[in-house]
Amino acid sequence: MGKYHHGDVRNVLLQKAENILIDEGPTGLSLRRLARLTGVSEAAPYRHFDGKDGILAAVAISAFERFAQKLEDVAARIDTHEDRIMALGAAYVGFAIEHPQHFRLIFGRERPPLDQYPELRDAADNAFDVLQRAVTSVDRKAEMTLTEAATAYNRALAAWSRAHGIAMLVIDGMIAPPADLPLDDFVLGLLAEDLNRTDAA
Amino acid sequence: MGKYHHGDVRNVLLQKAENILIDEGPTGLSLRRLARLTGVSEAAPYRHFDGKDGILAAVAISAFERFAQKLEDVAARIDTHEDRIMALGAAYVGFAIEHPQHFRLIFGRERPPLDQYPELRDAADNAFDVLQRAVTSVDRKAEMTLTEAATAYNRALAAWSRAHGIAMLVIDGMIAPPADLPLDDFVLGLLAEDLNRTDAA
DNA sequence: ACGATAATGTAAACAGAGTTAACATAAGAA
DNA sequence: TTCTTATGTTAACTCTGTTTACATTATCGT
Repeated sequence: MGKYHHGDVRNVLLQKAENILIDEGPTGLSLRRLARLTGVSEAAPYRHFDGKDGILAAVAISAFERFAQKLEDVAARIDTHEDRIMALGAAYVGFAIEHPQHFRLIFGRERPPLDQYPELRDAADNAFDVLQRAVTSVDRKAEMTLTEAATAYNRALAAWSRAHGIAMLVIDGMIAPPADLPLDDFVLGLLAEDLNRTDAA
Repeated sequence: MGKYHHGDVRNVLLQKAENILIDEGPTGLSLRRLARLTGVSEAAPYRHFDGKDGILAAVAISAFERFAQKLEDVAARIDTHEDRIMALGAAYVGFAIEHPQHFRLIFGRERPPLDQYPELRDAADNAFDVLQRAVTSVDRKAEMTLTEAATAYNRALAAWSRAHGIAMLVIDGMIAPPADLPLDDFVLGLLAEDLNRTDAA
């Protein structure tokens, strides 16, 4: 009589997996433990996911979606190109700090190979498209010269790598945002800092 | 008769471990495989290292040392403060690209906990000291005002996070340095890019 | 030289992981 | 109903990290 089929195992597994992931990371997530914790046999997860990578891929997909969503939201309500780049950088770092494990899962080496999970690849592509679109949607793109376009691209790269570096160092505890300053201000300051400025006051 | 003691197992293990690490990463390194590969019993490594973390720590220490050495060399032969920051950034990224696995081991989550391996902590502290010294050894430090000092600090943070972001994104294959440009030029350009510039040509 | 002691090696075991195969049961379609 | 598919279970296989008990060798004080 034991309820052989108990409804929506897939979602429960996914939910619990995400929780474990959040406070222990991918290495701490064990399929067997997850199964026991869900009250299901240790082989059951394999009926719903393509092994461990399958579960990680599923979580990564939703992480990518939330990430893209946040970036899109921010980009949508900023008018000028320069401000948009800055705001995206801040949002990027903000996401990393709010959801460090998701951020790591998205960018780190534990992420399942994109070419084995088409939906994961799509989610990733979409997220980066959002970034790229927001960054290259200059206000008057048609009238840009080639060198202007190149500059815009460089700027996008610079902004991205800066945000990424800040995010990484912060979530790895290598640098700590000052407590007496809103996080966004800290990030915006770092993004905008001009290494060339001679500082002739 | 069977040569029970065959000399310097520790170094052989370390060497082979580093090789494996270089092309498979920390997850690909298995103590048992390492032992078999070295022609020694599967428990032997535990006589020379504090388990897997012990081996990773040992490799990480030498990685930190090489990293610090490279940074020191670069910093030593650059005169002005601004140039030094730039050159350090380029060297930072250069190291990451030349030794991606070492770089990841140094900064990533697979790194053994510093508080369990004092020598590792020392190596890490030393590397970051080198960075910090090189970056804060302004040419005329004594005459700096407080706000100037704060600016210098911000600049150091900005440079560090930029270099780190570029390094990460490149070794993770998210961005590819252009083939028609020396790597250093690419990095220097990204480091120096000013996001505020209005680009009124 | 000798004997105690530390260092280094071994085999064997334990627990836990990922994964698969063989089998059982429930749900749904024909 | 009956056939098929989806879902679940148990039991195995292989691999991992690690520890324990034991064996051998090197080293050092005497």
